[in-house]
Amino acid sequence: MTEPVYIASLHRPFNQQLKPSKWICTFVDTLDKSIPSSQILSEFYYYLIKTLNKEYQKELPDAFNGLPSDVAINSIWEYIQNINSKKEFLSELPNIILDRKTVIDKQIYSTYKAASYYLNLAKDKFNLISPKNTLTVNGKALLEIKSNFFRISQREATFYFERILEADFHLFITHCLFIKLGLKYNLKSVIAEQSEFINDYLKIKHFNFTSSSLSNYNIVRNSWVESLNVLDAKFNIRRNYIEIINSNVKFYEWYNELLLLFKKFENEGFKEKMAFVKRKGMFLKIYKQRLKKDKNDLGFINLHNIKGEMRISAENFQKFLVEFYESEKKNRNIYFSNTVNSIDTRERFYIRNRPVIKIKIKDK
DNA sequence: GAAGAAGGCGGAATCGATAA
DNA sequence: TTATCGATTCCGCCTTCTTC
Repeated sequence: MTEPVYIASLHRPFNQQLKPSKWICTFVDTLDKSIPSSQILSEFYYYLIKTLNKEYQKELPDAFNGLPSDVAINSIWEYIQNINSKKEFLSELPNIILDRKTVIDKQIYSTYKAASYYLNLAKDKFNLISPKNTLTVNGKALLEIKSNFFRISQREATFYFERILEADFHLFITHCLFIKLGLKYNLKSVIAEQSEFINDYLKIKHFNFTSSSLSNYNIVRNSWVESLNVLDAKFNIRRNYIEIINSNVKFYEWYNELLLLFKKFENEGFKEKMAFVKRKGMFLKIYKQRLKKDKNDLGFINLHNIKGEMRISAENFQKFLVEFYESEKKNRNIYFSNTVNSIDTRERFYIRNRPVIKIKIKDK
């Protein structure tokens, strides 16, 4: 297995939009000499406020999602106008960010942080700007593409797709594959399965899955998938993007390797697990229906009645029941009973070697 | 109107620039 | 080279919005 390529951290919401990384390139391109790292952020910040103020007057983006609001930009620009000097504003900036007492201070703090993430995306993640803060070959190539200020053109989509693959191939493609998997098995969320795949199959131990990191980062990946229109109606990667993968030896190799692992994951246990999840849903639904319908037996329902509606063999039902009890007992209170009101000679099921015929489930 | 999802936001942890 | 300190990055809480 190739060492997986992935971005270890993506911040929602500021990394959700790709376009700001182009704005930085435009900004760097306007400078006549290279700018030290200690100055680039505050200089870019000023440029960002000024530019967005101008652009928001012409047109508002389809969705802000990580872009500063027009309200915030308006008031910050007004504030700067009152100071009437860029130099003075920039020298005040560190104090504003440190103290942030007023509403405007907080707006500045928040938009400044946004600017910081845009710079980081362009520089550290996509390599559009060199460590010396000059445009890289990629950065220059991006500026060659003319497009709308907010929207991503088809050529830009191709460009960004390539940058994403270079920086985040394994987790980005994995995310696409799991979106499809979720659709295939009609799952609400695939985050737990995806975590398992990343951990056990890709051997990426970076994420501590008790935290919400991966799901947060996936929100960012998801908005990239959407803004670049990567998936078709059936949630397969579109042909033009597959062609990009196929035309690059490295991507092609990684893709096929990843597909193999993914298939393996799906076939090893996943399908079985999904079958169990489906049965569990059915079992609980029937239990609850019976609870309303049947004569009250202190919440106990005869297992044979549930089994009958589930249309499942006695052998499979027995197997399911054991798995249900063992995996669910930490989530719910599950009680069994072997006593019935009238004589019931039907066979018993066995839980931990005890014969049972009725079940009672209480949510914790 | 409750539950769940989405999004905004504050601030702590960490990183890295600077100066000695 | 290393210590310091402020800037940057990351985490996840909490409010707001959406859906049932």
